[in-house]
Amino acid sequence: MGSTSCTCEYCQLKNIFFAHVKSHELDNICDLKVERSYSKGESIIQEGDPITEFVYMKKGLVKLSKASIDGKDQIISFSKPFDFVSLLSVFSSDQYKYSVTAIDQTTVCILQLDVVKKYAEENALFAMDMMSNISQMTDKIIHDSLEIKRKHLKGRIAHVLLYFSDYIYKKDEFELPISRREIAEYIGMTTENVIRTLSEFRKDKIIKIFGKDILIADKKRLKNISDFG
Amino acid sequence: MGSTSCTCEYCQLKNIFFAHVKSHELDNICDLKVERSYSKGESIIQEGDPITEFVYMKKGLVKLSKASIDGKDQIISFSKPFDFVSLLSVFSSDQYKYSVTAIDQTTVCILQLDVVKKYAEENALFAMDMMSNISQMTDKIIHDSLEIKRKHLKGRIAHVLLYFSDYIYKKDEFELPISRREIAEYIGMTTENVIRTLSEFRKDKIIKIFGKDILIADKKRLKNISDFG
DNA sequence: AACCTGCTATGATAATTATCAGAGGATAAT
DNA sequence: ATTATCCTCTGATAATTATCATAGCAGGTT
Repeated sequence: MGSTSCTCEYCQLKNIFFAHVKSHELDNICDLKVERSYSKGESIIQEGDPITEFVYMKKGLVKLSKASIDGKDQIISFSKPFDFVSLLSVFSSDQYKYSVTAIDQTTVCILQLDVVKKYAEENALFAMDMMSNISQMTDKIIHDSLEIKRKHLKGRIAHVLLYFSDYIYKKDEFELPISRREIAEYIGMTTENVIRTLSEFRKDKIIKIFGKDILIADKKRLKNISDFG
Repeated sequence: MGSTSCTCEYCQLKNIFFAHVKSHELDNICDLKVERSYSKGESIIQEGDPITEFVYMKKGLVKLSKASIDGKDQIISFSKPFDFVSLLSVFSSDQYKYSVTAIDQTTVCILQLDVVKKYAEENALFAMDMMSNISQMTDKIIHDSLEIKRKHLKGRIAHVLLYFSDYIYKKDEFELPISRREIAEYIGMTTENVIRTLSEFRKDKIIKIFGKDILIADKKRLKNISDFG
């Protein structure tokens, strides 16, 4: 049973998300799934879109954002592989409350929402897995949001740099996937002040900057600024 | 079947949360549930507590808060009846990541977590109901957090006043359930500036203040400040 | 080439917000 | 009754952050 062309059984996500879906059900899911790729800057989900699909990330990096009443964008968070970018709205609304945009070459897998809901209704362990995923995702968003809120501009910039260094790239040298303006949209400050603070860090030899390439030279100090600055 | 002393079948929460739990199961749940009352200021859940119980609100008002690294408290959100104050951490961690404190006379119902998890595992529709609840709760937290982040101090104070007026009390005159310091902890400003801004609103005849009693005199203007201030 | 547009950058200045200091009132504790 | 603590309130000043203006540079377009 099941088509031999299904590659889901080799997908890394299988054991994380589909741990409690039976093998023959997985074949079924596999036949129904669609894989899509997006290059940097492309829109994956638009705020207000009806939620008819269930989207999860296989590869790449995206931002979740929301337009505010005055037309400006606010970035809610970033998602990397194994995150389920639909989850935030999918069980509370019939349309997306935020947009999802690729900020790096990104591959997602897509299932029809009614298929996923049917599985969840029939398979409580699968539903529990989803709950755990939602919960972890929102825990992170709320935690980061509180951290950013209590910090001054310098601490916020330090926080963002450490976020990409420690959480996303796990390297001290990386290419910033977002512009200074987007950093500003994430931490709630002006673009000019983001640029200025990065320049200060450079002058203080805490980081090195070559355009979008960042090298963290003094992580201890950056951590200190993030915690108490 | 089921004890006649069970009052759950008359509980308002029944249809919201237990819509998909069968009647005889409800009797079982009823026998296992414990009801507890807290007066204003009393701690219901302490950050770091192991999660062994599942708590939902029957009556009253609570705040969810978190201690930051520098010892100060940050308020995450407020919860009123029909909110499930455990939900935020319960499926992603084995200990609470935040504290819950009564800010008004509050009654909660408590079930052992393993009982709830067992029901969720056996009854996917019940699990789906919980997912929907988690989702709605976090949607609100994230939405409010973004709103607050993009506003200046005056807009933030206006936001809080409208929050209590429109969402919690549904009246233009109400008693603030929290201190100025707690407002500050919620919107990320200093206590002095919260007091100062409230005084300004009073001088501008937007609100009337008698200690903790607030009367919104010019809602239109307050709304305008909240949206664009 | 000439023209946009968006991103990065810096300085000067204005606006916002925090900090520090002091004071009165209410409430609880001894 | 007195002390202590917490909350509210105001003013003065310092620090932080936003706004405005300007400019160089890269990429895309006509």
